[in-house]
Amino acid sequence: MALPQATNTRFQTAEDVVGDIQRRIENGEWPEGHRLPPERELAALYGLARNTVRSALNRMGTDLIRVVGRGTYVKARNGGSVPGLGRHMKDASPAEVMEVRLIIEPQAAALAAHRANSDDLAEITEILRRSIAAKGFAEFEHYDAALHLAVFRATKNQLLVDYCEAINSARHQPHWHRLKQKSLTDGLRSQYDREHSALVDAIKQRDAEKARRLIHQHLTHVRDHLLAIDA
Amino acid sequence: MALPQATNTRFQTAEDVVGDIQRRIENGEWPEGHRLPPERELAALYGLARNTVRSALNRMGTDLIRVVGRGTYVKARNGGSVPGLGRHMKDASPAEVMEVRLIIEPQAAALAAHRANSDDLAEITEILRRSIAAKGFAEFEHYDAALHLAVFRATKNQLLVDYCEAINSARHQPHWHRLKQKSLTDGLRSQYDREHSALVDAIKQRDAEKARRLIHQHLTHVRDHLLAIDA
DNA sequence: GTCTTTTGAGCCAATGTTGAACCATTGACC
DNA sequence: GGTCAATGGTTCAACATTGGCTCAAAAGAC
Repeated sequence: MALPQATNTRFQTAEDVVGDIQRRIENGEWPEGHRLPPERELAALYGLARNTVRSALNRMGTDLIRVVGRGTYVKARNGGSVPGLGRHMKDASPAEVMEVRLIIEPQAAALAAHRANSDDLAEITEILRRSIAAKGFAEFEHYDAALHLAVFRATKNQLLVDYCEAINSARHQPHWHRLKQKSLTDGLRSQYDREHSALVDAIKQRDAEKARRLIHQHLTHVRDHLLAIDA
Repeated sequence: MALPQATNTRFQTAEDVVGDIQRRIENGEWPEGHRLPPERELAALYGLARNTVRSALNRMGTDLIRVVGRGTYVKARNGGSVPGLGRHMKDASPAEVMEVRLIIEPQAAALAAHRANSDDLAEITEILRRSIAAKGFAEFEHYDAALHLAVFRATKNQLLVDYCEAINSARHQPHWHRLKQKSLTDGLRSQYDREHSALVDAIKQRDAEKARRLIHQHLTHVRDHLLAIDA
């Protein structure tokens, strides 16, 4: 994303730099394969000597690939290779993805409230039931994604469905998984359940405006908790 | 066609060029069998040495066919390698695409009004000027797409930029091309010019709400004219 | 006071970019 | 057929960028 690199915090030791770089990798700001700024640039950025930055980079060992004359790259964790659809999502940071979700999903929910037929409503209701009954993190994640997808399907716009699937593919990225796992406490889980239920009710009542508002609220909460962990 | 190509982004390495050429091929700007500009011309276009451009072309290996004395051609690709959002765009109906545009672009314009820096504004202004000065259908189309893309770039959200490129790829589909060509009368062309100008002004004034409203109006007009022809 | 870390500086080696020149092939034109 | 411009193929030396490395002095940490 070509960040302005706002490093307002103070960095004093190599350990600080290791932490900052790991954070940037974890939250997707520097995705796999990304080329880091040159050592000399990083040094200026952190306000430290180049040797200190080098020391930090060296400590990160296998997470980075360093090539003389070319630069330092974030090592691709094996497997990655999500095919096609998620290509863009894969490189996107959680902040970017949530921004796009907040743009699209409220409108999609409003459309769904207008266009959903009884089959759509039945499916959405069933998935909601299962997501509430879900035990454990992985199962909840699965039905959460399925619920949002079912809402998109009810819009009857295949392009929107494709978008939702692309977004869902981001959930399978390692750093996303870590973030969500960290942020999803029991209390939050039940809050999300309530928000999902309210959204489904609004769609059933054909109240597009209410659906729009509720999912916007919901995603705002998701974003805030995700990025709070991030910081 | 000899398009001016509007390479506003900065290219510094062979890797950048590889990415740009792959993008142009993927979004249909350079379809299968298309002849690329000569190496020396590409070099001037990207502002790089011919050797650097050659290095980029060589790295693309089987995607290109290079013949001494004739030129460089896009190789016909058997099978769908590298499917992306663009692939779905191509299969989508104009009605679906316009529905999604009406959802996303107003919000993107509002974001752009908030986040555009002076460089972004200068670029947007320049592209607007060229789009108004454009002679003929193809040139106008080119700058029209470039204008919308420049607005998305100003949001600083790479995911939104990717989305806009996917939309633009739809413009290179023969079906779309025919529709737009039929619908774009001289009167409509000047109306679009006015709407574009008003939008750019709103962004410059940092008036997010106005920008949102104006682009929504604009896209509504585009949709109505497009679908009137379609029907 | 001793030990570790950080600093600043310099030099080296690997890689990429540049600008230029010249060659080989193709196709259009006479 | 001969000529000529256009185009890709090749090579080369100079320069720029970037990580690898060393070393002595300064700054903290215990």
